[in-house]
Amino acid sequence: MTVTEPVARPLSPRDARLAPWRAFLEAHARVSRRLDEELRAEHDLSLAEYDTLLTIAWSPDRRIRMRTLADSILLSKSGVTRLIDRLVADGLVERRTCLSDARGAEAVLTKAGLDRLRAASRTHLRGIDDHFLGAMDPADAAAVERAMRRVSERVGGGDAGVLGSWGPAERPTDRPADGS
Amino acid sequence: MTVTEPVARPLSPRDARLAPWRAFLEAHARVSRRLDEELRAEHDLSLAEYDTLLTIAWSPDRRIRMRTLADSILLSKSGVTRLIDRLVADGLVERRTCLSDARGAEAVLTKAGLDRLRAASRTHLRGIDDHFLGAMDPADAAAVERAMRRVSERVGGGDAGVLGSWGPAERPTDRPADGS
DNA sequence: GTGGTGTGGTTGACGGCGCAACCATACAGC
DNA sequence: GCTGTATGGTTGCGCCGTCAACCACACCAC
Repeated sequence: MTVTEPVARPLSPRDARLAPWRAFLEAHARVSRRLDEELRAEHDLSLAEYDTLLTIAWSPDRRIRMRTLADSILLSKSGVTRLIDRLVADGLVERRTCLSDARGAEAVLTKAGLDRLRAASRTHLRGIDDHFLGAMDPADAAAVERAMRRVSERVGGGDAGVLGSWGPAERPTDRPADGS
Repeated sequence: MTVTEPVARPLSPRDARLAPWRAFLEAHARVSRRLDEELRAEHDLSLAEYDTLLTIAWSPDRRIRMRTLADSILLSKSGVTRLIDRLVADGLVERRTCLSDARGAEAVLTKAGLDRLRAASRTHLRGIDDHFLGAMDPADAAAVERAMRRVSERVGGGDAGVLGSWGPAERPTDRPADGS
């Protein structure tokens, strides 16, 4: 009631306003698939694994609680357990018990994990630039970002700010001592 | 220092230009999950199933070749086979042999399928309006649509690029051929 | 302390999807 | 007609993810 009614009539299945939604779905399917393929081909990492390594790398001390990780990458608890299992099997992260909470487990990035992440970043960031950002001018990119943030906030479903607050000077332990 | 400072500055892992990309990923995960839940709860349909029914409904005669369907909804051939299996089991579509091509199969919408689609549409279109379109003003929606279309075009003139269609020569950018 | 409740994480069962192998048919070329 | 190649669709298998059940521990009340 406090909200302005979005539409007076229900959307028709053919309503032109569906266009942004369908374009969004298609673009996501195509671009995420493409980036996943590139990552797998060059670095044997899935998109989810890459995001996981990145999230750990950004965390203080390059370690993170499983639960926090699940919230960050929008995966279920069991999904995280299994994803970390794979990364552990590959030697990219280690599983440590949490010092301050005996129930807890933490995922810690290994040197191999950091190296792999750095290598993959070159591929991945270039891919994002080529396939995603490169397709839009700065104004549209800003609009996309703004719209996407608001979608996340509105849908909520959980804490919408988990990923939403990362910024240039955001803190954590420095980023990997990258050459550049 | 193995630094090879590329001419065009590569994205840094923390580059602010990543913001639109990550916002995009998060928004997709949240909103598609939400819409999927709503559809399942109210109409026992997944988002993919809904899209499939809709695609069939939009096709001439409400029937469509499997291959065409696969291209439309961006699913593999086997994925389509199984998705249609489920819809057939639910009585929402029928599988017919193609008259003009004995190899082919067509999916045809049943009356039950049409009814289910119509019912689900009310839920779904309202959801899109509430969770997606409602989060952005018309100008941003237009920008999103424009950007998303360009992303799809750029990435993939089709699924062709499975592997191998993108090679090192495709981009003359930096990338110190690995190993170096 | 002891008991009750909440939370972190793992495991088992299961489902959706992709890939590759496979069969059937179409469509040359002869 | 026959043969070789391309294409449509299904099936076997494996990966990856969720959900629900479960255990271990935290934390509060007493």
